[in-house]
This record gives sequence, C-alpha cells and structure tokens, in this order.
Amino acid sequence: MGRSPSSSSNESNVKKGPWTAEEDEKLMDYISKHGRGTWRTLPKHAGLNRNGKSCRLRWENYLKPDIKRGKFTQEEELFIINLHSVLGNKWSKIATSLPGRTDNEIKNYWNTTIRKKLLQKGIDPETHRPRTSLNHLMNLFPLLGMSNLGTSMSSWTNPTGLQADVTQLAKLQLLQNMLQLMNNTSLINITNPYLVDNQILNPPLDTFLNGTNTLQVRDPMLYANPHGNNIPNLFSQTHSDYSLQNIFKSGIEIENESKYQEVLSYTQNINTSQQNEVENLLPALVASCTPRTTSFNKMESNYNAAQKSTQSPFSTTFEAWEKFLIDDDDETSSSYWKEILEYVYS
DNA sequence: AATGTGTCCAACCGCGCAGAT
DNA sequence: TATCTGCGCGGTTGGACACAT
Repeated sequence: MGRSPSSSSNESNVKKGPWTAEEDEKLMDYISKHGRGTWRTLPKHAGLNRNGKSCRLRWENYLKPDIKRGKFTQEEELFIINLHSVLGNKWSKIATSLPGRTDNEIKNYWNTTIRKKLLQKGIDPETHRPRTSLNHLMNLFPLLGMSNLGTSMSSWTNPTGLQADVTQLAKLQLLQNMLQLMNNTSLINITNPYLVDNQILNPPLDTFLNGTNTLQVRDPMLYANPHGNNIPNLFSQTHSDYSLQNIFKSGIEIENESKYQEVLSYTQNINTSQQNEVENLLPALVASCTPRTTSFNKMESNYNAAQKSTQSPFSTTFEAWEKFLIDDDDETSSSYWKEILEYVYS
C-alpha cells in the first residue's frame, strides 16, 4: 500500500552547499514559467542537481520576489519581540505577521541580535521576564540550606527539633511559593523588554535592572503595576495586552498604524489562551502552589493593612513579609529570615 | 602580515504532520 | 489501517567576513 516510490534522482549524488548564480537563475526561470509544482520533482524538471527540499528553501528564503532584504527596522524588531513573547519560537507564525520577512531571517535576527539585547538588559529571551530578580532570589537557596543545617541535624534525634523543622519546611515552601509567584507576576507585568530601551518611558525599570538603589528599584513588583497605584502586583492578575498597548502609547514613532492594529488585535485574540498555555507549562516548585493560598491571603491582608498607613510602599512590603515570616520566639530563625528578606529587597 | 576570535546568516538536518494510496 | 510522500518547521551547523591582538 501507500504511494509508489518516487522516481527522483539518487539523493546521495545531489549537490549541497551554497547556491551559484546559475542555479538561482535556473530555479527562478523554471518557477516563473511553470509555477512551483511539487518540490520533489521540480529540480529534475528545472535541470538542477539539488533535492526538492534545498530548492524550496532557496526559493522561500532568498529568491521569492516579495522578500524584503536589508536591516530590520525598529518597528519590525518591536513586532518580533512582542509576538515572540506570545508565540515563543514559532518563527513561521511570526513571519506571517511580517510581510517580506522569512521565518529563517527572523530566527537568525532573533538569535544574533535581539536575544543578546534582551540578555544585556537582564531579560530572559525565552520567558521575557527579568532575569536579575529571579537569579537574585535563586541565590537564597544556599543560604536557606546553611541556615537549616543545624536544626535539621538535631531534629533527627530530637522530637521538639522535628516540630521546628516542620515549621522550617513550611517557611521554605512559602519562600518557594513566593519565588514562583514573583516569577509568574513578572511574566505578566514586565513582558515587554523593549520598554527597557526607552529611558524616558521607563527610567525606573531600567534603573531596577541596573541595580540602583531607589524606591522603585527596590520594589519591582510595585513598579511594574500598570495602573500606577500603590497596590503591589505580587497579587495581581493578568494584564495580557498591557505591554503592547503601552509601547504605542508611549510616544514611540510608528510608521504603519494599520500594522500596529493588526498585531494588537492578533496578540489580544491569542494572548489569553497562550498565557494559560505558558502558565501551565511552568513546573510547580511545590505541590500546592497557588497565589491565593491562606498564607498569601494573610500576607496580602498584612500588606493591605500596612498600605493604609502613610509608610512607603517599600517598607510596608518588607515589613509585611517580615511580620509574617519571622517567628519572635526563635531568634536564630528570625535572624536568617530577616537576612533573606533583606536580601530579597536589596 | 598572520593568527585568533566573534558574528552573521544561508543552508542543512531531523522530526512531525497531513494527505495520498 | 498501514505505509509512504510531500512539505513545513525549528534547531543547528559551517563558511564567510569583520575585527582584535
């Protein structure tokens, strides 16, 4: 059953490597006269000692008449970054939104240029989240390990110590929850790395990424809140279309309004489902890790209570965490949790 | 001038899917 | 239903070039 085997030439004898001008000429000439047909038979008919795949690639990526050559514009770069934040490495899908650009070209541009730019800005090109804060937090784990070592050892022989360890474990779990929550939140709210390029638009975030010591710098979650109020984004829900709208509201010159509308509606339409998809892919750090656990409700409540006072957002956030995490009865525990919190907010 | 290193990008490779048989 | 082809996709490679030492 199945199709009859192809009668094409022996593939092991076909030419590989760069195309010559003569080969290009033959391919273009054939397609202009006869159309594309099937790629498998095309090389034979066109008098080319290439396989169909190679012909297709050469045509699609180089010879096709509507291909736009030359440098990517700022506008195109923006489109790529935003679509990539939604679609990931779906280069062909991204390419369909950028007429004249091929998936291969976009992929190369991403890998050689955009990727590096994002990394330089401290943005993870895969997740579109700030790398700095996460890496910073990940450094906490050795600290936790060191701090727990003493109590862990004693707990094996001491029932009281065992209970203490359960508390430690709970706190560790909470810290892990915190990490994941911050991780998710940053995905939502600092999803547009291009903003970092615009000093006027977004100086505090840039400052944050450079590690300078200002209010906004020390509380990236607060800063990232798109509504500009003082409620920390630590507990906020998704703002799926925020980043894209913000770019265009920000005074960046847009040459092609219709193209903007096209991408805007495109990303808005697919953002929700893609967002869910992305979030589902994130591995849970712990089994029961949801943003609104009792622990976090308590934390949020503490924060909101503190928020009503006239204290600065940074100090209240810090203090709320401190109040929740630090056990007054245990000075050793208190000291390292204090240390951790100071580390998180430094 | 020679050599080393980094960057860019065209082209290749392997895989998976849809459709034909 | 199984098998095969055709095609498209994403990841990777390797050669050409630029720049540094």
